[in-house]
Amino acid sequence: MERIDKVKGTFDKRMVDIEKNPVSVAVIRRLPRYHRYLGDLLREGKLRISSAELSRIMGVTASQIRQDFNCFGGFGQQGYGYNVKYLHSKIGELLGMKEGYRAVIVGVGNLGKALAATHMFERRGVNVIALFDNDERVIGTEFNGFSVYDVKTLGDFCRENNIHIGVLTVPKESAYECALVMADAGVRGIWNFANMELSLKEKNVVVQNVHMGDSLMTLCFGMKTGGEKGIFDDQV
Amino acid sequence: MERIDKVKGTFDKRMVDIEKNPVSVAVIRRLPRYHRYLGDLLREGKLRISSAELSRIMGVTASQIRQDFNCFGGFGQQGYGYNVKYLHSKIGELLGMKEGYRAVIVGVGNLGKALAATHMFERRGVNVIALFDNDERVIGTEFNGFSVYDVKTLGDFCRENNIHIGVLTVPKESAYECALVMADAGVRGIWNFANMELSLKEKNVVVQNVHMGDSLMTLCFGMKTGGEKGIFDDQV
DNA sequence: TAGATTGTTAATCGATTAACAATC
DNA sequence: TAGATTGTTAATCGATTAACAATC
Repeated sequence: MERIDKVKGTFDKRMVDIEKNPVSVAVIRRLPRYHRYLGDLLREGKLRISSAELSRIMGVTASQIRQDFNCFGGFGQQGYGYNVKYLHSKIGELLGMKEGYRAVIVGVGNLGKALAATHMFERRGVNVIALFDNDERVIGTEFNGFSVYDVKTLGDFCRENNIHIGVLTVPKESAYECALVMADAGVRGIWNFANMELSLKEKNVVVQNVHMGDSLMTLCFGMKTGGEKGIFDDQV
Repeated sequence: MERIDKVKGTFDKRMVDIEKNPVSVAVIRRLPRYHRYLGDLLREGKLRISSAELSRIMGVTASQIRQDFNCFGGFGQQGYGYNVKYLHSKIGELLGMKEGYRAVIVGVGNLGKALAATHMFERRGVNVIALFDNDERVIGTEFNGFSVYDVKTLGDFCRENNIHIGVLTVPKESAYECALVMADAGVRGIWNFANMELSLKEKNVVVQNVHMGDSLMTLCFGMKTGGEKGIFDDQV
């Protein structure tokens, strides 16, 4: 194909795919779901899987699976299929699971605690380092093995501890301020649960705004219209 | 246009749009976001808005806004724009905010508590009626004004209290069982936070599976690739 | 009326699916 | 080798954008 022919001998195919063929957001959004299913298969002891079989399990077309995996270079082998362990590992790598990102959770309310109590972060290779709050009653305490620090020290802490990710479970009103402090302290990604849309594009910080309420509304829409649209399975 | 001409005089345009023109999932997914922004505008005292102005605020094209709103019939007025209050209300209606849905939260861990403590439900017209758990230590207590009941009574409670929505914040292992009990007790929608994909299509129950971890992974992907894909703002 | 802005069609763009040649 | 299944192109489908006529 033209694009590939042009550069043959200069880069290998994978480089071309990653560098020249910007992978669409649609594909990226599907990666975590592939990763989950492959993890399940791995735990079941499955060694190899074909796009056809995975397609039956996941309810997507085999064509889409092959196209998606091919965006990042050949993960499979003709006549054999995909090696479950290898594919799982490769997708995890693409998703940054092996970057060793370090995170803090800002806001030790019920949601902050809920997040701190799960294995969600460690399972995805993200290390939670500390929690922050502005309430005198929780500052200095521990939750689930994590120390709770004064939010006033957030910036310094992030700088000194090389924090990459800030998880915002603070009220709407203080979200932007906390985000700015972290951005200026070198944090590169914000996972924002405050019910507002944060943007830190100008600081080159990636933001993932989470709107639980939108999911609830989508559920209600589905119920109201009798669910004939099928399941609206959301990310997050 | 052909489709409309065919039925002119039989149905009015809105009916045609709703009945014959199945609205795409892409549009439905955008409705909660429109609703949020319109709510903000309403609170700011804004009376009318044009698709052009809303487009600047929300960062989508005016064309898309007009197309989206038109799926459900004419919400605007030529030469004037859209009445903020009316549009907000209409979209809320589409999303089922006025159905008076009644919900229970199953699983009173940190996440269950976090959800019960927010105003998320009441703000969207959903009434939380009770909480359920299997832990003797919390059964019989109150949280945030809600009684915590024994999960063994979940089915009967849903039947007797006409519950429409079940919120699942239980561990993976018990999610399916709880969902089945509720489905058989007349619950029509499940908001599932257990980290697995639930399907109750055969029972005609709508499910919204929430995968927080997927959102975290998307954030990490964005960070790893330098964020040049822009913000992956997720639903939920 | 003139200006503004929607509603709606047509054009474009991108994503999904189908088909099949390459190859293990 | 024959069979299986990917990688990859081409065809289809759907969603987004552009343009403009309708109309307030």
